[in-house]
Amino acid sequence: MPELPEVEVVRRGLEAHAVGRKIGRVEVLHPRSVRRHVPGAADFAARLSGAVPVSVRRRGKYMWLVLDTGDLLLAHLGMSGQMLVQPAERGDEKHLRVRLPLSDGRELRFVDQRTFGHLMVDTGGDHPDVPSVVDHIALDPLDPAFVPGDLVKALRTKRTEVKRALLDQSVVSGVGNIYADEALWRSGLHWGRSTRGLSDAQALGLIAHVQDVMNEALEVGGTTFDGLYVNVNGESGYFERGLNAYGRRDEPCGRCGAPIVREAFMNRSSFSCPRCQPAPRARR
DNA sequence: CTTGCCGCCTGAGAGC
DNA sequence: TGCTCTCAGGCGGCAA
Repeated sequence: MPELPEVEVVRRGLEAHAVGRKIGRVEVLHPRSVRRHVPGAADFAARLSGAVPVSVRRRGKYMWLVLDTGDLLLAHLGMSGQMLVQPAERGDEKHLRVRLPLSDGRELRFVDQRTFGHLMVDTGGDHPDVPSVVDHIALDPLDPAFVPGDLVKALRTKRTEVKRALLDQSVVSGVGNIYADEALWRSGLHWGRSTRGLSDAQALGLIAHVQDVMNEALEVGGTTFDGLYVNVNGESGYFERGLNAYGRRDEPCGRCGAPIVREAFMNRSSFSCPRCQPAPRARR
């Protein structure tokens, strides 16, 4: 599934292949994919027709095209979303949801099997180039403006478990279940540790590990971009090799050899090493 | 105000 | 073989 590094790969692909191409007559093939565009699918299509993307930006797992009309085309891939640039004559994908013809004879296609993702046209909120619905999303750890000390302070204000805080997009954005587990494994911290119980060194170390694992994933994720189309496939490359905890239930910890355990958390899975990441004595 | 849980979706894979 | 069940999980919305 697409995570921050995969979204960044897509952003770069759109920058290379969508910027400067005028958008033609947009077709919404599944209304759920534009459900957050409150005025409806017809308005969505009308506002994009004739617009030209001038840049592509990203915060966390949200990305958006800045259009010459002043509008912003926001995309979130959810669990299974893809943004493809395909020749117009190529057959439709099974789960094609939105078609955006481009002036160079190709099409920007939003493909999304499970429809957790969405597209919408928005305008700037606090900043003219940042969609208003993204205003509440915190900076991500790869943003040049990201300050680790600020995140330490934000963690301090939370009264919850450290993994829950990492997954809270209003605290820090772009961290999903996989990178949270990986950063916690590298830090030797159990997901259930209290945010308030962490020392400054532990919190700063955790943040550095989040940055490291995302940067390493981004390097590998670069291979998912292929030639003339934007290939979004979060399951390729990095997932095969780089993971130390996520999905490795019963496999030996790469540090100490103890079997990785899977625990239910927030209706999903958390993977950790029971020896390197001891559970807190009393959960609160 | 805060924290925490539910439901939305489809397909893969396991079990019977 | 074909059915049912479980799992994957980001995030808006809402309950406590």
